[in-house]
Amino acid sequence: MDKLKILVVDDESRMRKLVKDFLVKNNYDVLEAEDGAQAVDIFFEQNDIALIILDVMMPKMDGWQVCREIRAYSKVPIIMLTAKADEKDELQGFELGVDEYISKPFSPKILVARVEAILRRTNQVSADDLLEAGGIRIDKAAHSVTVDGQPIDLSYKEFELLTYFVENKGIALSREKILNSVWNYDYFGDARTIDTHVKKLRSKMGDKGELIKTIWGMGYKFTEAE
Amino acid sequence: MDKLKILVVDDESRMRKLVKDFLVKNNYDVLEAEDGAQAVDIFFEQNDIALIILDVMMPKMDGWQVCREIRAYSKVPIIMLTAKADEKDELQGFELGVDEYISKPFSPKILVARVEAILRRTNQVSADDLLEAGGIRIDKAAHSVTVDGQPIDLSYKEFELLTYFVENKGIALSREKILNSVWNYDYFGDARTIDTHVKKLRSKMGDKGELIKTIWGMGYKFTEAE
DNA sequence: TTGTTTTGTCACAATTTGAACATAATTATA
DNA sequence: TATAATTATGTTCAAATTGTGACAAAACAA
Repeated sequence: MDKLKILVVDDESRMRKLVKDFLVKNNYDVLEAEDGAQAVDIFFEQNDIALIILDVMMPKMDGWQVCREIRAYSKVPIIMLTAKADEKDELQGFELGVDEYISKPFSPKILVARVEAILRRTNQVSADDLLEAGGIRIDKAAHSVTVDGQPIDLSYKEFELLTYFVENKGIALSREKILNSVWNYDYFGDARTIDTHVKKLRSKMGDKGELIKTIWGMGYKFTEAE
Repeated sequence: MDKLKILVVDDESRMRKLVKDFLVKNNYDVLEAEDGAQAVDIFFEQNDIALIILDVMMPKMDGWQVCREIRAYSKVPIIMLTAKADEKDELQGFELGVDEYISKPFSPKILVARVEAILRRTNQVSADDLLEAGGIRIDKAAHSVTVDGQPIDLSYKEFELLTYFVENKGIALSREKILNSVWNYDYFGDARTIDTHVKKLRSKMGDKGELIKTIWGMGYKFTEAE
């Protein structure tokens, strides 16, 4: 599975390195920019930046300006770093669409926690169509699935079905619902077909096959745990 | 569009009033709770709370506990208020699924800005079909039931029956009514069948089985408490 | 075309459930 | 208290539902 890309923008290389090191440890791909112009360039060159960490105080183009330029075209999550917690700044930031606001000095742990929180929240809207639940990772764009890091081969229908399950994790799904969503509306075949596909999915998923629960008299349910 | 409901939980009434006033000015509907237990009660009674603002320091049940209990069943956005910016607290909060973290003293403007930011992000909050009464929680979407937090396995009919009871809590239900609602109306079997299902339900519910009262010569009644 | 993979159908086995019934326990009432 | 009415409980068995393997049909690739 590809790592999520985070763009770190700060004029101080020491700060960039600090942030980068922590993010890399946490399995992110980190790109650096040392000023606003470069940040904007990189962001639009790469089109799969998952999140931007942006210092407010920078020469040439400051953080607000960068934010404005990017917000004009993208809803990518932005975290602002500022020297001191100044309320006015913070308000301005929210108006510009800043997602989070962290004042220096901050602990890297806090930073990583917030990054994760934001990425979790914007999961559905993130550029990459990534789904994760209970060790199952689905990349809708790549049409690939891994179970506990191990890639598994799924047919088209199996992939669709699993995706539907994971997108509706924790929800009991009747066979009728499944047919209407995963199969076309004009499909009037046997609902038991689902059973067969569930069987195959379960076997291909190994241990994790048990995450697809049978709801007797009703249908199926994907659960994240147990 | 109705106003969005925000639940404010704080033991200090002055603080509640302060927050409430600002939110009301910004066109929110505000509910108040003065302790954790009350907060949880209100949250599960109302099933359309859009966001919760939660003080960490409270007598009886503290903010973390409230957060945990609510997170077990809902992804409603939660903002935590804390007296001082303590890093450990903050980390714990993110792990628990706290969406935002504001340290006192804060300006009401900041609070409102963050509330708006979160609500914008979590636009599509899916209201799960949650029912609660006397420690019994029913998630109709997930087709699952917990008793005092412990999940229990129910068969299809048992689930239907319990749901019917809880939806009609406090109301005496004749066997005839129960048959007509939980069974199909074309069912003309033995009404004693209900007894068998009630028996099973009671035993699976443990102590809480006593919440299903027998109304002699008439039928059954589910009561929230003794 | 042929051969391979995917998808859908079917039959039968395995499992779960629901209803019925007999009997014990409880409650109401004479 | 004795008796009848009603409910609780344990057990059994048939029916409904799901799991599984085999195989046909369809889609796809070489």
